[in-house]
Amino acid sequence: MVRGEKRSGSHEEQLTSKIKDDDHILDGNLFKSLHESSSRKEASSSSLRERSETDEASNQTSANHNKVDKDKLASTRAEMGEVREENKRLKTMLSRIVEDYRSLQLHFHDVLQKGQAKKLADPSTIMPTGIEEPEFVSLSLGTTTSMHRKEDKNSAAEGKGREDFMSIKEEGLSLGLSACKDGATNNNVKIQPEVMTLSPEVSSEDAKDDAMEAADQQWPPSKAEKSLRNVGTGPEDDIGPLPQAKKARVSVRARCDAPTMNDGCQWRKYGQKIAKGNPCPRAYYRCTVGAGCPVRKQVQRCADDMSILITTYEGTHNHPLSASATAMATTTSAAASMLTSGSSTSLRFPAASPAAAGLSFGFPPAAAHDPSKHFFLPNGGAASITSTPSYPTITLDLTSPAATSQAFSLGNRFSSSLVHGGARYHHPTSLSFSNSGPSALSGAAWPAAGGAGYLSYGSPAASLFNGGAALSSINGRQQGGEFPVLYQPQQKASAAASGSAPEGVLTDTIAKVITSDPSFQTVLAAAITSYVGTQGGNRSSAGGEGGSQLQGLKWGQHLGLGPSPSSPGAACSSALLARSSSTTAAAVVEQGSNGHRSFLQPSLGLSGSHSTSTSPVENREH
DNA sequence: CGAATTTGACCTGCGC
DNA sequence: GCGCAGGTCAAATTCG
Repeated sequence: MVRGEKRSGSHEEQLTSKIKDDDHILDGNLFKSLHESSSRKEASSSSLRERSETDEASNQTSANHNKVDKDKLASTRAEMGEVREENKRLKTMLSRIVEDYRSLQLHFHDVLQKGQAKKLADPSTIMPTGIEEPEFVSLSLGTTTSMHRKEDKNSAAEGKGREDFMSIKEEGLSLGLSACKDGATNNNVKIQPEVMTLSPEVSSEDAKDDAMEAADQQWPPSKAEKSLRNVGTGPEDDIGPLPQAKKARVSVRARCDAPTMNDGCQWRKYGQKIAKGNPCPRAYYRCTVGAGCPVRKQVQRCADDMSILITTYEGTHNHPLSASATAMATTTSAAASMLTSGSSTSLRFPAASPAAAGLSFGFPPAAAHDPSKHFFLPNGGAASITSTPSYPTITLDLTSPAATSQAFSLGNRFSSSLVHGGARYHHPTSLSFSNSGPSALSGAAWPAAGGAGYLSYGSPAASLFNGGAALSSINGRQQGGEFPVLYQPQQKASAAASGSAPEGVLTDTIAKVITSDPSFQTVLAAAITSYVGTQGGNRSSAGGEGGSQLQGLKWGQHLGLGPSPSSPGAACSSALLARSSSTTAAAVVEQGSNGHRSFLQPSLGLSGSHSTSTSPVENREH
């Protein structure tokens, strides 16, 4: 705990520093604006003087000169005034963010403390390996217990007063998150009823899920299931008919003309099927980076919009990942963790509202009553989390046009640009993950997870909280951002297209969304910790890392980690990034240029590929 | 020729 | 029990 507080403190310092930097940016902007205004003023004066001489030469009256001069001055002053107001507004926003952050942090600390106390008293929270990992939260996917939900329900009434909501609407940033406060940290209480929808039909199977946990960690699921089924004749029969392993899945919807998203991993296609309701075939890929890597993914074009590529990841990598691959892996893992922590819960990341292009993240209480178990906020979202009873699935919907346009409207401030619908996305200021080796990832962030077999489900948070780490330079180095034409007629073309795409183009995007905003990360950290902390207690992640809620702090510690050398661009990422609000973006940018980065081991092994199953021709990846 | 992809067959779960 | 759908396997094919 003490350690966690230290980390938290460090995190705070980082955030504060970051905010200061941001403030500097603001000041810098103001200064720049003033300077420009001043320059213009001088220029105007100079021009006036010259003109005055000419006028004198022409014997014109000085009155006219003075009038013009005054007009110029007035105009300049007005400009300065506007700049000042803008600066004031931004500062106000910053102060609000800081305030919210501190509030959340206190909240978070409280949660952590209680969670720790609970953990010490509850042996079940001890890692299966028998080793307590107070610093790590086990973000096991697809694992929840009925007890969790029961308590969730019981605590429904209490939940209302526990919401932490951070929103910055004025500038388009809306970071809303309903986080559990007291009970949240309780190992048995993870979800606030009004915050997340509980799935009745699934709750009865929670116990089974726990039993299936081991199987869930194994791939392929079918084999695990087989194994379990075979064991069914033994004493384990008490568990009863085991339901289909509810392996968490992370589905990413994004407009991507490339056959598949390049997520930095190597994939081998092992099958293709025509799924019902979608003329586009669904391709099945298996990660080939590591021998026996259980991670698989499904790629399919959206039936409604062929430009939308739906990539579903499942499983955990059992090997180190490249930075670009880690970006996706951690991000999706985080999302998956959030989802699975609530099992059948459906979450919705409200998209930026028309007025606010910021990234919203909230769990509306009202949604809890939605039988569909889907949260659909008025604003509609770019990132949403949905799930099905059989497969908890989190869907990161990056296709929202509004989100994109809005994001960029705000992103203008940072010179963001996007050729929507085109073959190329260019974002000079977008942030991306650097290509630094995976070693760095496992190193600092996950010392215990290093090497193969690192914690799989713990890292999700990593991606969330090491924001800076995931951020890379904003100096327009991302020449990438190219999205090859959809549906390559030839395999070669497809491969070529894939190859042309910069690494982590889209994958980075997703990660950025979550990682770009410290506040957002903080909120997520609290939420995830609250939701999953307990689950992780008695679950052994694939990597054997376990966790405690303290991990949240650890993750949070990575929030403002710096920048990175840049990495190939992220096309879709830009939109996401932009959504995080201009102010935040500024901070991020600042960080990116000065900070340092550190990656955390990915939890849910996700990665991408180049080829797509939707295309008649499958291309080989890498 | 080795590696990756394609594709039909097969397996399994689920609903009726 | 049957049919459907999702998912996987593996022989055949293709590509570099």
